[in-house]
Amino acid sequence: MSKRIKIAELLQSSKTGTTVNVKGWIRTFRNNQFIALNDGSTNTNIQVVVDFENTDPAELKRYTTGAAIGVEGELVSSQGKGQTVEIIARRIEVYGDCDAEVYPLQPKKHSLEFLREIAHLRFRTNTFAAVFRVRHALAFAIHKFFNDKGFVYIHTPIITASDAEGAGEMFRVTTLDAVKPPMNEAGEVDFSKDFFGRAANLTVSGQLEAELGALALSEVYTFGPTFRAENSNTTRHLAEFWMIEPEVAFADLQDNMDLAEDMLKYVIRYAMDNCREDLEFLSNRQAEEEKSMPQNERSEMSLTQKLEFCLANDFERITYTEAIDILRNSNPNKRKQFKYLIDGWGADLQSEHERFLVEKHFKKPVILTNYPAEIKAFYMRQDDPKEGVPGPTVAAMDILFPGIGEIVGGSQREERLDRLTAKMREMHIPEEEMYWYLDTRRFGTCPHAGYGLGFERLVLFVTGMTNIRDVIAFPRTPGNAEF
RNA sequence: GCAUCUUUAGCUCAGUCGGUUAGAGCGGCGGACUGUUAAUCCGUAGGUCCUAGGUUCAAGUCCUAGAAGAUGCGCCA
Repeated sequence: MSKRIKIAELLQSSKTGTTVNVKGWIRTFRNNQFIALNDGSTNTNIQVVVDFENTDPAELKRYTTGAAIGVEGELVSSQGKGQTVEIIARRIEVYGDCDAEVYPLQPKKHSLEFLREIAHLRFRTNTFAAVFRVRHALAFAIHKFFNDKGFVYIHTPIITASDAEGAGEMFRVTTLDAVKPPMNEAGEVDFSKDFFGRAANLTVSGQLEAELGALALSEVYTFGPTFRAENSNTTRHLAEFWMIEPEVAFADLQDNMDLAEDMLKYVIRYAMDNCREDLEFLSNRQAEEEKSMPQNERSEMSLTQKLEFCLANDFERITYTEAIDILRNSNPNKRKQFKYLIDGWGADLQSEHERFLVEKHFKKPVILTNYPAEIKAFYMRQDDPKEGVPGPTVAAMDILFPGIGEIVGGSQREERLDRLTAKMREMHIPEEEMYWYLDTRRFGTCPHAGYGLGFERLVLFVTGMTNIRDVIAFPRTPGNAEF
């Protein structure tokens, strides 16, 4: 028996006239004669031609949608249209039968909602196979990008006893009895009896630990799971998601923006170069999906055009203060079409405002910088006062993408100890618990900057999917942790 | 958490003004055909109309509550 060859490789390199061995899952069995076989290496099926006249009818009955088989036969040029080569089967072995009466996947279009309910089987569809191959390529490209630049990949802790990260509600990690936990004299749960001797949670960010690494290794990044116990019900939030957090010493806000823009363009380019077939499939899928939508809601560009456009143009970089000016003078604001009208400097931007800037005004990715200090985190570097800017700002930057909103959030960090501790006191962040973070400012502090990239949001953008639950294998959202 | 919408066969959906036995396509099953492309053609089975109440001579259809899902907003990546 010859060695198994993956279908993607076979379609690229194999010569007709040779004996080949493929293994995979049946997509359809047509005309009692033609098996469309898929092994996940590509969305293109290989056609297997069955000599039905010389095959036991009981065996033919086993060639159903979803069945796992191995095929040995000769690769020949196809007589039919629709494929250039096919395999004339000499031997077919059924590894796993698939009862067509109860198997949920049919050779037809299924809704994404239905497939989400059978997430354990949806890998077997063209759409999800393409999404997960692209997801893999993007993950690999991120490691390659940072590796090639000399960054050190840091594994920051998943479990943390720090609750000062301030990035959101946390999931508690405990081995205490949930029904009768030990209590202290004050009548509170006694976490000193817990596994870690103190209250512990799942991480909401690896940034603070990444900073510790950056102030010795110069350039580090994290890429790991992140947990937020927010009751968020949207197409772009997950309770468990993957985040990339680079942190760079001797870097300012400009360097930070340059790095983020370079990284995004690099990984999108990588996906375009390495997942051409899948992206074209997803591009067609999106176009097909939008046919049932009214004209004004359809994308102006196809998915692949959108990605090319994103690579060809610089991201628009403007300050918060400039953005407020644009929004204040915008038509929707003058005509009172915004739900929240812009009347002054200092308010946080609503998603309708971000969408206006990205999708209507600039029509490309936008980097917003120098937000009011009041609406941003304690660790962001305080800007010097500037002519024409009404209040104190920080060296923050958010990258906004069309259809996604905020994909990157970052800043230059406050490296000056006195400024940092003053801010922490102001925001009631306990200094004693953060001694290890403050030590970096006590001992050899330096300017540094970093950002967080939501990996699933990146995958959403590149695949053209619209719900974040469809770009992670087994989504965790409020009320749902199935599989 | 808030708002809006949806829930009818395994899947995708139709179901008029509240009125007889709730329909179609795909899928399944049986058969025909045998170079098909989500094959095609013929036949056939398949229903807790999301759940619980209510209005009515009569409810898939109207009302109330609940559940699940979708979308938008808030929180953010």
